Amino acid sequence: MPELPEVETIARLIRPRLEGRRIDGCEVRWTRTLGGLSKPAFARAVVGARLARVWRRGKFLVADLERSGRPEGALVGHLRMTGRVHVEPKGWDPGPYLKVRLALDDGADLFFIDVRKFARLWYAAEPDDLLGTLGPEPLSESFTGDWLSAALRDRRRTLKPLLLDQTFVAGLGNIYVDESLYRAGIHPLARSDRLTRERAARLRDEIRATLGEAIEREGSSFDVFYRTPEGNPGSYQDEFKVYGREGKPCVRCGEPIRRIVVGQRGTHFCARCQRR
DNA sequence: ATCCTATCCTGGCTGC
DNA sequence: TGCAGCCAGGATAGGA
Repeated sequence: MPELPEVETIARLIRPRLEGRRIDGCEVRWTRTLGGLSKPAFARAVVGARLARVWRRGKFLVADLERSGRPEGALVGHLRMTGRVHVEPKGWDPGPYLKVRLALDDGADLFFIDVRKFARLWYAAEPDDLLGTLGPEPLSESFTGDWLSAALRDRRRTLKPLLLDQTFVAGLGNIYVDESLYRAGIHPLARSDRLTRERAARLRDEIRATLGEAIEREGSSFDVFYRTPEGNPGSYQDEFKVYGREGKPCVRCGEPIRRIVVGQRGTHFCARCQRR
């Protein structure tokens, strides 16, 4: 599932192919993908606009739009679980799950594809309406051990669901939370306000290390869904220590990895290395 | 304030 | 082999 490392990989790969391009046309196959805007309203908003900066915020992909050199809203995408983005030559076959196609002025097409119809591609006049509630970027300077320690203590939440809460920290999903907690030696059911400063700082370090290594590997591809915009799978799934490893031995201590459900999410951990 | 459930969707897997 | 039913997961809404 696309989490921060996958979205970052996508942003990096499509950036050089999108920045500076003008949108010459659009085709919408599934209106709900637009998140409330009608097809004509969406077309009016994006056709003729130029894609300026392409960037990522949490799990959102953002392309700032310009008209006559002036900022004019943004395209904001969220892939949810099965969304994909491709930039391909005109005529490329996107398969049966194409939701939106944008024709670019260099002859390429931007394809927004999704099997399950949860993904969204918004036109936002004010992108902050979508991005404004997000918590800090875990790879940014502001995500420090002290900040995390204080923020965890401010809440009284079960740790794992809190880390999945995008208003708390932006970009973490089920996989990287499980992997980060394992690496930090912290139980997913730990109470957020009971972590010592030292353990919070360790968690901060392991979150950043996990995300950084996953970005280096171009994300994780353990099912048919996530592929880079070039169609290649990432390889970080080979590094998973707990996610999807139920019953297999912990690489550190040999204890079988356990799977429980926390906040409706499959949760993988080592009961010996991650004590309560 | 926090937690829980249902919803949105479909392909793929399990079990009969 | 066929098929019904369940599961996965990101985000959100509504209720406890």
